[in-house]
Amino acid sequence: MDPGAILAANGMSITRNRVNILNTMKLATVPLSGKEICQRLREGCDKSTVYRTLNTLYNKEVLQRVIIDHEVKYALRSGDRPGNGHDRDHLHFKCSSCGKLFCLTETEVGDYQLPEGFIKEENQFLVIGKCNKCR
Amino acid sequence: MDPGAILAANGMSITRNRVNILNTMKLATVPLSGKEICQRLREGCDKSTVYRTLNTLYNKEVLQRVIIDHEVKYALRSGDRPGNGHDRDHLHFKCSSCGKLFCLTETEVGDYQLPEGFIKEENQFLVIGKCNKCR
DNA sequence: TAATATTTGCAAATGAGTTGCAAAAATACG
DNA sequence: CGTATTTTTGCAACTCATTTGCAAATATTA
Ligand SMILES: [Zn+2]
Ligand SMILES: [Zn+2]
Ligand SMILES: [Zn+2]
Ligand SMILES: [Zn+2]
Repeated sequence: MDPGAILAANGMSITRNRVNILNTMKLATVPLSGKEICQRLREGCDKSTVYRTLNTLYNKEVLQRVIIDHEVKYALRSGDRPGNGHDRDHLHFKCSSCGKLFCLTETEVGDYQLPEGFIKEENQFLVIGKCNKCR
Repeated sequence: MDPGAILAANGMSITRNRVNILNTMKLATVPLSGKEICQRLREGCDKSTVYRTLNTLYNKEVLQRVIIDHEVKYALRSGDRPGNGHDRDHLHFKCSSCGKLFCLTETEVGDYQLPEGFIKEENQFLVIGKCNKCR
């Protein structure tokens, strides 16, 4: 789905900033922070606009929030390319040497049983370690 | 191990603030943020001292850092009571209604296989959902 | 105890994220 | 199309957790 269609489908005005932000998200292979999105937007955009847009898209369930270490990041819920969508609660890996982030979409984490009466809504699973370049 | 011994074993001066902070950690059943620790210290202690102490103890591997949502929290690596130690990569649960945090030390999460060449150092596994009081 | 080294409190700085508000842009409508 | 109405934007100022410089206070050493 192209940015214009996503915005229209969610009753949001189609603006240049929003289209640029969505295009940036579509190109990303890992979740991005507000700051990282600001940096990637060639055509300048105020950070308040970026954060407001991310919040709105998150509330409309277009974006997923992913917490990496203690940074808040965002990813499209449905991506066009593998590793681009974040529909499933997949595992993330952050390298403690180079800081690079990886979406481990192929890695299966076994299921677990919560205590009686607890209901899972979302997994926030992050593995910290050394990536294949840094080990 | 008592606070004095922990400090001595790590070549740190034994001060009233540090002893108070370690005692607070020993009493905690869940990881605490710098702010929460400040609030629990009856005998006032400047926040800069609290954060400096937490960092030092983390670097000495006395404390473990646990990220809950996007808050940085700390817990003793080895506790005296069940649920008090954080040696194992146990699962944490945060209730999306009441905000309460739980250490699910009994809950086993299945193992997983990282891609070739990746080495795990630490799991940061958090489940968001409804606790048994709020569901 | 005096000398030296470490820790502390304070106040000021940082940095991500948020907010109020008036100007600018988008949408609705005749 | 224009024009009226609604929404979005940039800016500057703010918040809030955490960090920092520094001189004074405290702990360790000898
Ligand atoms: Zn690496
Ligand atoms: Zn991912
Ligand atoms: Zn609850
Ligand atoms: Zn725990």
